[in-house]
Amino acid sequence: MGGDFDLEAFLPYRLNRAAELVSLRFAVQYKAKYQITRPEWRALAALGFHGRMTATEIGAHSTMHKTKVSRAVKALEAKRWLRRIEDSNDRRTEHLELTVLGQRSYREMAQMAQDYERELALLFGEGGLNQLERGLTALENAMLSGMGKRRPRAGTKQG
Amino acid sequence: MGGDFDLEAFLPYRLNRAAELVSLRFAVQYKAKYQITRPEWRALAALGFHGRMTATEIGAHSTMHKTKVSRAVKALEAKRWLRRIEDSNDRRTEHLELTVLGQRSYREMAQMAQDYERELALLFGEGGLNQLERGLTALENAMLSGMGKRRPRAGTKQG
DNA sequence: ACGTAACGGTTGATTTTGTAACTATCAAGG
DNA sequence: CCTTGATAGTTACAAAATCAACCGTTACGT
Repeated sequence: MGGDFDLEAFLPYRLNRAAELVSLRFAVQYKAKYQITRPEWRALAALGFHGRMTATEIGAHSTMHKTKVSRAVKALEAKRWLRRIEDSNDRRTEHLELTVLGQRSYREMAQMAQDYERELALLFGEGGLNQLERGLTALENAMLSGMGKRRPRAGTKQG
Repeated sequence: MGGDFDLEAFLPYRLNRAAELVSLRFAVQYKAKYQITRPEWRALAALGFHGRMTATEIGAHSTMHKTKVSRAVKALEAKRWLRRIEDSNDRRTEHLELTVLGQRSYREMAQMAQDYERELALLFGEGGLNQLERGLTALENAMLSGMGKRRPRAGTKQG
């Protein structure tokens, strides 16, 4: 039908589908086990991996809208998984870092993530995985640097 | 910090980000021009590309939850871009097909999509694109066939 | 100092999405 | 036929996402 446009090959379509397939399976696991939402897992991961950072940084880095970050942080704080630390120079910003409890949860989930990754790796072979990763890298570089449009700054649209 | 888990390299994370980056830019275009949502575009594309199909088929094919499809179809119908056709054997199902108006819109958007694709292609070179596509193919095959868990049937979870 | 603008972050309202329950239909058995 | 179970699709309600306005603070020009 219509034209020579191939929907099945259309990149946005394929990427969305792939992202869903891959991340949904994982999300099910940690949701079941830790009762946390995706934004919470993301914030936790960012903090666990990078160490102390501000809410804005988390957002910029994990492409989350600032309100999402704000709520995720609040939830994690309620769980006593992170604490806020005031900045001595600027009283607007607050530095966030995981508590011991939070660190432990992070490690467990990181382990889960690694297991999942391994599962994926042997599921579609090193070859396919490497190709995919290189492709993603190429894409990221192109999109973030090259593209005509300015990239969103911290606290802007997410996705 | 914590363990040898590399968040930046974690596939679900990267794929989500990539999908967002790539499809958001495109979504902005058709939203601005045609006032339709992403599920609507997806349904339109599926119908335009494959011709007549049922709601369930659209969902299965484009990985959309059936309620999403239902609402998208309703919206497209309201725009007079598609019509429902009853099945003579089974009165539960309804076949959907684009009206002339819908077909025209589809063609225009398909053109837009192709332009965007070309833009992407030259942005990160044939090489990167091919790698990415091969990687995606590997992933799709692995996830859909190989995976231990039964794959979602029509009308199940989306993403 | 002072006014204006920008920033970090939070909150409430609106919109979108997913979940679950429902209607109507069909298929298979007994 | 009549029950049981599955299916296609819609709808009501709950959870989540986005949007817009806001507060307190800082930066800057004058």
